[in-house]
Amino acid sequence: MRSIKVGDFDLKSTVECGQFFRWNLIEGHYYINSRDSIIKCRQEKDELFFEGVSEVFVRRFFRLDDDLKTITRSINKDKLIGEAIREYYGLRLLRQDPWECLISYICSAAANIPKIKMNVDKLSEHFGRPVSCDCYDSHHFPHPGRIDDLKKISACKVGFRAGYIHNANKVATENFFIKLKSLPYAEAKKELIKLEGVGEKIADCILLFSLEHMDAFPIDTWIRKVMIKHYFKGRKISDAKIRDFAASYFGKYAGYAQQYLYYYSRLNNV
DNA sequence: GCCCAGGGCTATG
DNA sequence: CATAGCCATGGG
Repeated sequence: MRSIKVGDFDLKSTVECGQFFRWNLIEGHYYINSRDSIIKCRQEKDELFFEGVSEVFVRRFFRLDDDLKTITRSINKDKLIGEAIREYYGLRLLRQDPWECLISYICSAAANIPKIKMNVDKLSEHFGRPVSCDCYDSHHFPHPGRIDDLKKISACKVGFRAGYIHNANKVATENFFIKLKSLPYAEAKKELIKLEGVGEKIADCILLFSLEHMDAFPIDTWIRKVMIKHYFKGRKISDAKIRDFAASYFGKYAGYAQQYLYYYSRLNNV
């Protein structure tokens, strides 16, 4: 197993904070599926051990190119976010595959994390190639265009999202993503929302977790609750106002703030 | 703005 | 153990 020195990085919170679904912790190692890759890895202090992929892949996937000191300093505006950063310092956004991210977050609509994980695993089992790493057997995530059988999609227990996935599989080609990557935030978001099953929240997740838009601020029920309670004195307020506030308050790394607040509020009941 | 979608989760019987 | 009610997001 190879290793690299990593500063300002915490593998556990990065993997487990809820941004990503295809991972398993087995005997102290994380097995992480992303598209056609499996990363087996573990962290000891400032050393990250890994195998299955190149060092370049590891650095890209875990966003080790982000200057986390600068980012956290820029979003550390108050006691609440300060505590979240202190508690989970080293949590980084992941650089996910946009196609896999899109399908995963279509599954996330009105669901919970265990269910989303089950859906994405089943889609991989039904449409992706089998692959093994040590004793860990899994399936690659199917390529765009391959999730093409509505009955089989339904067998993955995705419920009313089956049609959305089937449709996304037709529309979201590799070229679709090449074009998306060239667009600024607002335009990319508009294109994503044209897809059935993709509203503002899911579009923001895809933009933040796979398309480099670190100012995206996805608002789900947990974030809404914590934002209203701590920044709006408990008053009811629209998601648009919360987004505007987050953009001006946290700045261009608002998405990082969102992830710290999300994980912190879910685990600490704030 | 209200209801519905399908299935996993949680509390209760 | 079985069952009912809850959850969370987008579409109509």
